[in-house]
Amino acid sequence: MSQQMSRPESAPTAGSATVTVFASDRSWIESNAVDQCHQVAALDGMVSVAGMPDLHPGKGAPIGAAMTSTVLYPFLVGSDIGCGIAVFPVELKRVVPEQVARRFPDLDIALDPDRDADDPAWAVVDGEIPAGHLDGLGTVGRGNHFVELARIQTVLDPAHTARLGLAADDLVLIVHSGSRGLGERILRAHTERHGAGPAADPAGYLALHDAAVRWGSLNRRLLAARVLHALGARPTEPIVDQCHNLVEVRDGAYLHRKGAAPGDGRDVLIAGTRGTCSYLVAAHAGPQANFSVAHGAGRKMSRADALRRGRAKHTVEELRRTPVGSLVVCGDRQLLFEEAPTAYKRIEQVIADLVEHGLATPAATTVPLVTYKTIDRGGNARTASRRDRPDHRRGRGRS
DNA sequence: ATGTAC
Repeated sequence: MSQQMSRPESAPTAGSATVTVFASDRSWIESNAVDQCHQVAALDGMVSVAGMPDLHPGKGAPIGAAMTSTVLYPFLVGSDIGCGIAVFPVELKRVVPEQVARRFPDLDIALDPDRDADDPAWAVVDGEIPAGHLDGLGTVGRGNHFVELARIQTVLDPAHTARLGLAADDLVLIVHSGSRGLGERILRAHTERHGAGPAADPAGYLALHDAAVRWGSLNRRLLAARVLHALGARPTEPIVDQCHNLVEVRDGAYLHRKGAAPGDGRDVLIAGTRGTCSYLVAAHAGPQANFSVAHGAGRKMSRADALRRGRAKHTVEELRRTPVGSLVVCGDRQLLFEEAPTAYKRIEQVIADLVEHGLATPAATTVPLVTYKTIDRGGNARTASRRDRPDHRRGRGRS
């Protein structure tokens, strides 16, 4: 299938918004996702839609897109307002992945100000909890969210990596999480009255949105503090923390980012998968790309497809012990299949596309050691039971 | 991605 890439093309449906997809023809982009970009381009007030190389279809709006409009559309940011990826230095001498996997705290259990009053993670809170929202504080969530202990593998730009305070073999903690129930509540309040329509009160929406963005960033710092403390390391400040679901007012317009990281002179961690490397990049995207870069490898398969195909292709053991030798802590088998590395595009191609279009310069790669998704009470090293095997299916699947 | 309904 031929795709028009990296050259602005007018939306054929209506309006004057440009649609540009920053991907080479070597990158697989689902046509549904490009269709969604054109649907967005046809919205009232839309000025330009930039698709990133990790572009894939979302619920109503594309994921991996930066969309500039004179009108503020909450659905273009989605429910996980403030979702982002932060990177924390880890000051540990040496780590044994099996031990680390066992020491992760249960990140589905929220920090409770009363019950967990003595938890040292609270030290990262300076001032009020945004929106006074305590539900789910310090929890990682589901879907593509994770907390990962990783190692700097290949230094591609030594000077830039050094400016980040990093060198080859250093340990980092990568946290991908968002605003949990808070952002969901904010979008729902809008959607109940206005559906996919514009914000009736943009300033009002932005005030709530900004609180969710701050909450998401605080949540990532709390997650890092919980994990670092459990591993016997000092809590640290993030060296990178970019939010990829948000809207910002820029040059008098609304720049919506959905699965697209701010790429105007910032350092961004572009996540690979739970079994491949990630990339720390210096991003330098200009107006054509709506000042944005990709946020990850991008899904290649829907969750339903990944589950169906993954069960035929992978054992639970190989998803828990990945090709790069890392461990995945995930007590939820369905999630393990949905998040299989083979369900994602190749991160190397995503990065190559960004480089080719002058949007980013890679500084270093990180290789996962232990990725935490959700608690595994059975223990990560345990051998798979009969029902873990792909040929032993229970009941009838939905898809 | 989410809390909640099925």
